[in-house]
Amino acid sequence: MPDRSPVVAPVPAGDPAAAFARHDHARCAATARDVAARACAERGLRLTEIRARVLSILCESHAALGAYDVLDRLREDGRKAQPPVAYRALDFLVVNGFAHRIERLNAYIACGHPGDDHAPAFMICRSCRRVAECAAPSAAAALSPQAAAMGFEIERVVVEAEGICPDCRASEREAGAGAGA
Amino acid sequence: MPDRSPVVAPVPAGDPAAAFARHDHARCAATARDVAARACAERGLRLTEIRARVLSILCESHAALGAYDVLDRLREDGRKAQPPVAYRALDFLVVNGFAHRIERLNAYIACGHPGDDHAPAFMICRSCRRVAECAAPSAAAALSPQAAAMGFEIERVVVEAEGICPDCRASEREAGAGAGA
DNA sequence: AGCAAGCATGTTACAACATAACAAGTGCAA
DNA sequence: TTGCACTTGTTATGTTGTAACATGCTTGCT
Repeated sequence: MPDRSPVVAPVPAGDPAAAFARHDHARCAATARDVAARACAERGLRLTEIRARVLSILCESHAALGAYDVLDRLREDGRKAQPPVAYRALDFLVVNGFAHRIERLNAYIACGHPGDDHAPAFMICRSCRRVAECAAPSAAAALSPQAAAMGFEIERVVVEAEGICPDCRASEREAGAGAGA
Repeated sequence: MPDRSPVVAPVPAGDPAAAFARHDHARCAATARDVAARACAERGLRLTEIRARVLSILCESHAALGAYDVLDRLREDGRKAQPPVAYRALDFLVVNGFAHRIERLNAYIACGHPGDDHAPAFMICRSCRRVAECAAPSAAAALSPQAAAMGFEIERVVVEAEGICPDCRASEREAGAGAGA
């Protein structure tokens, strides 16, 4: 298992590569919460205790968490929460741009660029479930001629790349080498 | 509700626009089955009765069907099928390129270009669940610089555009106009 | 203060999607 | 004719998601 401890910061938080590289994750998480708090204040949204807690749970790592993973964590806090509690909080965070749903995994991550108006693409490691959020400004543009030709009106584009992150690839290589030797 | 009867053929089958336009759907479906039968023969795969039936069910329309929808249809045939039967057949069709899974809907469609090696993108109507399959040759290319920069190895890219098809948009307009008047 | 409206949360119950595990049947080739 | 690989049958259960209604909290009005 590769070492993924968030110790030093060779990449700045907010960089897409942060998901797969060591970085100051405490700052990375704190930023997400601060931005959310500020945005809610500005936009008249209520970042309630549960919502803040769910965001903070998502911020604990760059791995995607299922709604029931989040629910388990809420229960570890001593709450007796039922599924709708987790789904409502996640829905609030997604709708307001503080988190993203990863369709491929039926799971959620904290947004890496909260506040920015962005068209994200995701790189999903099939082994560790960590997800990097990248810019995909061209996706909708690339499809719009075809959409226009058939009279289809695009409202949202999901771009999710599945593959293997550097750490897990290294692990697979080792395992393969070990088995082959 | 818009008229979607597959009567005439202003677009050739295989054209992405076929999903949302009137066309000779019988031919469209027959082509998919023929191509699958031929490909299976060539590649030593077995297009068994169940698999062929599931493909034919998917071919009945361009709307995405959930695994349980397919299962219900199998049961209407008189089979006493259980969920794994549907999932196995769907899995066979997807793995071998005769159908696609739509992640956004947890559902399946027949492939519009079986046999071709293709990088599909999908246009999903949020109202009628019909799905058009387009070419998205550039998606992986557009992401690969970012992937390379972070050492991520892309294996597959999912591109799904959600929106509203011409027929459903027309319906919404009517409904809106009716309510507004 | 009292109260009403709107939003958030608590809770029950269930719907929808998916797979593990093992048994039984089928077809093909050594 | 036996054994192997693959497909299908079947049971049971795991995972993800939501409808519906009760309760409680905040805010603003009078």
